[in-house]
Amino acid sequence: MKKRVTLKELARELDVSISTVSKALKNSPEISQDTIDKVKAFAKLLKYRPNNIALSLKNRKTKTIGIIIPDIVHHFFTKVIKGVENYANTKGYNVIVGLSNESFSNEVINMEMLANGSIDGFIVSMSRETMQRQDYQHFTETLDEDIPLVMFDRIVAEIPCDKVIVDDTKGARIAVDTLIKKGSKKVAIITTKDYISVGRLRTKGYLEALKSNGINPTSELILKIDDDLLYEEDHLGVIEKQVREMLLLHTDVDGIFAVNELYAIVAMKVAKEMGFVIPTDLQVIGFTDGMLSKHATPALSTVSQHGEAMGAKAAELLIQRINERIEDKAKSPSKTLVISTDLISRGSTK
Amino acid sequence: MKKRVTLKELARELDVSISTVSKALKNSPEISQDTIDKVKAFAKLLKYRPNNIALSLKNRKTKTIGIIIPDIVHHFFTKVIKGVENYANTKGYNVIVGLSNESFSNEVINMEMLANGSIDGFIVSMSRETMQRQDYQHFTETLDEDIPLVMFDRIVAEIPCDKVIVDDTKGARIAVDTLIKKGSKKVAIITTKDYISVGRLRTKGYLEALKSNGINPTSELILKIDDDLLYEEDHLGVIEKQVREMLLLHTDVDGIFAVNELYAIVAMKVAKEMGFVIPTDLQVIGFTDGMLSKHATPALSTVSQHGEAMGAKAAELLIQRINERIEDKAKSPSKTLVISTDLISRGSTK
DNA sequence: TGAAATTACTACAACGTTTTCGTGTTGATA
DNA sequence: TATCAACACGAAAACGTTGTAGTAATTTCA
Repeated sequence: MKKRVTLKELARELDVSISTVSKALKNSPEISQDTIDKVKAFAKLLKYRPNNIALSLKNRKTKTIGIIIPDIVHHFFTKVIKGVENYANTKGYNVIVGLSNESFSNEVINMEMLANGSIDGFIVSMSRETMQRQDYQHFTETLDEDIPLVMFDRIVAEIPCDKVIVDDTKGARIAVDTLIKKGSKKVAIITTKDYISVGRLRTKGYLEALKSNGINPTSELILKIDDDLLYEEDHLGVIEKQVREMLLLHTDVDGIFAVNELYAIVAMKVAKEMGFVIPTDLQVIGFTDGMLSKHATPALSTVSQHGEAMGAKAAELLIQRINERIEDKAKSPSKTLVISTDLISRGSTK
Repeated sequence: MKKRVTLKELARELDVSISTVSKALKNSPEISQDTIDKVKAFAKLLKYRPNNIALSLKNRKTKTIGIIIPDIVHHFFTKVIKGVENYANTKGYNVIVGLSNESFSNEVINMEMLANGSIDGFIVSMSRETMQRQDYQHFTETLDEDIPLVMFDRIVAEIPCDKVIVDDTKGARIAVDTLIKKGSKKVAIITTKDYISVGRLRTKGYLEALKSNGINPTSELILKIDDDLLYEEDHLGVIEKQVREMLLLHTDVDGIFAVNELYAIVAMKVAKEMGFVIPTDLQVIGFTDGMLSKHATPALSTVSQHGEAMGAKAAELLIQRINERIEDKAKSPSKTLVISTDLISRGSTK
């Protein structure tokens, strides 16, 4: 119905040139106060608002950043998005979200769609499939095209870009150490296959904690769940079964550390069904502080990743890079920011 | 480092005009096969990819849609986003997410930021504050500017736009009816204040179900929680307290219907602490099928809203409108799509 | 009083595309 | 041998801005 009003129309109606209108709206000293007032009044009347796309084209920057994540139905990632959004907004940036659904090709397609000038930079957490394939061409290409990129959580060392992570190893170590300090003698871990970097690192932390407490790890207590199953409805049972078998075999397990909240919740559920009393017989600590942890019975002690802080930091780093690029400054070397974790003690530990 | 390669550069290097390059890449019959091949080969070599922003400016459409929601750390909304994203992607659209954080001004600012040509249309679920104020100017302005708008879940009748909702009343009615059919004699409801449309409608369904079963409603069994508290950590206790008081006063309550999953979880928790056995003594049904419901003990029976389907439908409607506008067709009257709910029976009901 | 400086504008190019409308070569036709 | 298509390409405008480089008209100053 109504067409957007442009500078051209304002100019025509006011009988001045387009440049004059543009400058008047920007309070240019080249323009008389009289004209400025007139133009502004008229612009307001017609509800003029500059076309963002034209500006983007002119300035060669879009003031939007793209965030690519494996899954949005996931408390941690949504916290990160929230952090990104909030920080980005304060800097006048918009956020465009791409979902890879844990698929390599989706990730690539999504990034390609956005790398065509739609965004000024990327914030990415890799899909599971990308980690398995170890094919990072789309990232290096992005970097080659001089599009700033910040990776978070699921990162890989060989890509020379800024990164934001939590100290997974340390977080896990503290969690397991706490378990032991609180009396657990035999601590099991429920983790992912090793190609998931965070799973691997958290397992490392588990092993370190055992070692420093003079305990020898037992492979039977290290459950590596195939992460393909995570959050897939039908396969929850598979996890349950594995946990049950472990608990049946080792009835004296009195501590479980799980590398994410779902595993922890499932473990608690199975244990309770088997007659374990939590935290008396068995203490449990998870990773990621989500809704599930908070509302489980008993409430789950977890290692909090501070997703929102991670998002905000990632956005901050990215926007710094973007400005750096615009000002054509010498590039500073890439940073890796480590967000410290917190152990939140709740009912599942003594 | 590397600058994006443009048509102009290809043209210069190949010693032909920009037009020729453009046409060649589009297989225009005006261009000889020879030239087409040459241009394409060279374009591929230099990794030419058209600048989206320039295209947007030219075509006056951005192929991106904006979704404005009150909160992203919320299972339902994240499901909706997922639905929107997936559908939009199949149509070549990108999705830009704006968070209002339940605040009116954030909602307005976000929409204004995007209405400057950045997006082709909006998908919106109102913030709580907007519902309280009943100030819908930003929506009508958007519509006036001929920017398509689709509202979902938290809608308001007086805005003439497409809408996607679930039949809250019916969903609630069926839930409560089920409770009664399964033996509950005295059913309470935990709901929100009335300005939240969905809360009001679900309460209505509750009342209808009671009536059709010949039960007179008791105001003491209708707990209207101030929705400001929802998902605010510190205030969970307040909800608990209210539920506890009600259960103390009416020890013969044997059914609870909650208008969201959090209320339901909290109610279950309190009831269990007070010695109720679920579902034997007390059956519980929630609304919204999220993680919490699935992993509660016992698993919570809920009314599923099919968020992903809602999102997909909203996107479909929106894209239809966008195309309608482009083709300058006569506008069809605005539709309201009702997605039917499903009652998912789990452990919290008999 | 004439040159220089100031004022208040306007024209134009540019950002990267697409598309319409030329236009200069061919080769075929009358 | 004119005439006319057909062919293969180029020039230019347009999308909505901004910023640089003019340019008239007026004012200032020596």
